[in-house]
Amino acid sequence: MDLDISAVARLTGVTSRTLRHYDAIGLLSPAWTGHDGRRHYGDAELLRLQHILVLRELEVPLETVASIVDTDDPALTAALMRDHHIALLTRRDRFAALAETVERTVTRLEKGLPMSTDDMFEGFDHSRYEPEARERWGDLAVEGSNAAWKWLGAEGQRAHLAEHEAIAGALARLAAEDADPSGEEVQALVARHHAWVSLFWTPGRDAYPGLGRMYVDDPRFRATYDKHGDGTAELLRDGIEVFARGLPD
Amino acid sequence: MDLDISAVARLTGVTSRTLRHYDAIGLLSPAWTGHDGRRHYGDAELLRLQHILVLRELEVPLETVASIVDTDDPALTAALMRDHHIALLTRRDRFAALAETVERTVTRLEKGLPMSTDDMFEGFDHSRYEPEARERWGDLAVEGSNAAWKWLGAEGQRAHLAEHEAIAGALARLAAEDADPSGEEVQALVARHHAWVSLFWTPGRDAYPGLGRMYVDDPRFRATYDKHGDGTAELLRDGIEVFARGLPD
DNA sequence: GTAGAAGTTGACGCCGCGTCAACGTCAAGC
DNA sequence: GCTTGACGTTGACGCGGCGTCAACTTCTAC
Repeated sequence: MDLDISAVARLTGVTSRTLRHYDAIGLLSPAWTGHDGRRHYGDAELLRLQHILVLRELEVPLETVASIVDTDDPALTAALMRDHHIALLTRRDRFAALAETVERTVTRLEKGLPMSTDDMFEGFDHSRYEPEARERWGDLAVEGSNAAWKWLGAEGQRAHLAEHEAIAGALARLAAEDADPSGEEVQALVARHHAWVSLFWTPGRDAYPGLGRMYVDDPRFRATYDKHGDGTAELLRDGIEVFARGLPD
Repeated sequence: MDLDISAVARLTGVTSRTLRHYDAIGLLSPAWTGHDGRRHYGDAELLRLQHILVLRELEVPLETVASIVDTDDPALTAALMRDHHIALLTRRDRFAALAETVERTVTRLEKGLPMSTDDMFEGFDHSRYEPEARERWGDLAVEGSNAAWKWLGAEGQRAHLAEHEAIAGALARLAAEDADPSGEEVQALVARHHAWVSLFWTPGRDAYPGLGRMYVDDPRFRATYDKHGDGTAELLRDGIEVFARGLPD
């Protein structure tokens, strides 16, 4: 695959100026540059561009976008991708809500009926529909987790991954025994899991069960756990369900 | 209803800075200003603000927004509102498409399958999902109609308004006689009305009856017509109903 | 050999506010 | 009445994400 700048522009709908800009700020460099200075893009760049454009649609600042798409850890990348997918659905729902609000307003106006001012602005407030946008995209979620990851160093990273393997392995053994998700052993492992995931991000009472469900629903996550034994992901999910009740937020 | 700037900010989710900015550029002035310089907003301002925010969500430049919400012709306003509602739904669908594209990409990646580059960017190109965005918000729909209005000149504007008065007056007389909406006289007047409204926007088979219904349902519109005589708005609506069957679209 | 299309690198500009500074005004508590 | 703190006011500057020239190079076609 070899596309020049105008081909990429046509394909993706961005302008060539934008692509040059992304190159200038180091966000998306071409795969290679011809001896005449012309930019050429390959598959990897297209994938990266897609990710960039998704984040742009979500109004994430380009600097933050850079830190997100630069994550070299595939596990983190996958987790983020899924998160972004959910964010897109949230935007979809927000526009649906906005449309409804407008329709309500118009029909009420037509009938000369008054309207609660609250109802008139349902769906407008970003902070209500996209909770903790700043925390999600800003320092905490991404730069924070990357920083934490690097801070571990090669040795710490190995240890961190090993801890995860240990947790998953132990859970798989308990799953084989049909253990009780609310039992002491499972809960202890869930606690370790919560600590493990907290390196990147500390999920609260609402978010942690969501993560648990994702472990089951998403095939990629599921595979990560179930390779240790069938039912591991589900046991983790159910254990999290119980464990999360004791969390703040 | 009397809200100060912070109350409006809380209610709508915009910042007080934004409200001051809108005041500064003449986009949204407060209903009145206290002797201490504090801004106070009323119902009309909230309605205008909602319209502004909708357009902002649709990424319409504020200058264009100003020209839209400043249209003093209620018929045009109503038509635009409906159009904006549809635009919101279009955005909703676009985000749905984006989410789907991302999901497809992720799952294909997981399975190691290749992907057509076209599919990878489905939904991204604004120009594809928001057809004639520029024409819609830019020159044609709004500036266009405003331009048409200005193009008339003071003399032409007077004539245009006079024509409307003439139509409404004639309709009122027919309404007093309990005329048949599908009758020749009414239909001739409706034809003139259609031509009249077409200066701003040419409603088709579906839109024109909608406009007709609004003349009856919306008290502002209704008053405009019924001041010539009771039943005028309804006669116009019914006449439009018939007339519209012969329209294209 | 030359014209035209499309690329390149600066450089400046613009919109929609965020943000900071300096100051005025109000209600509550002493 | 005086202070204090919350919240308002008016400038002014800054910035992100490109659009938009300008000046130039390079490739392709005839």
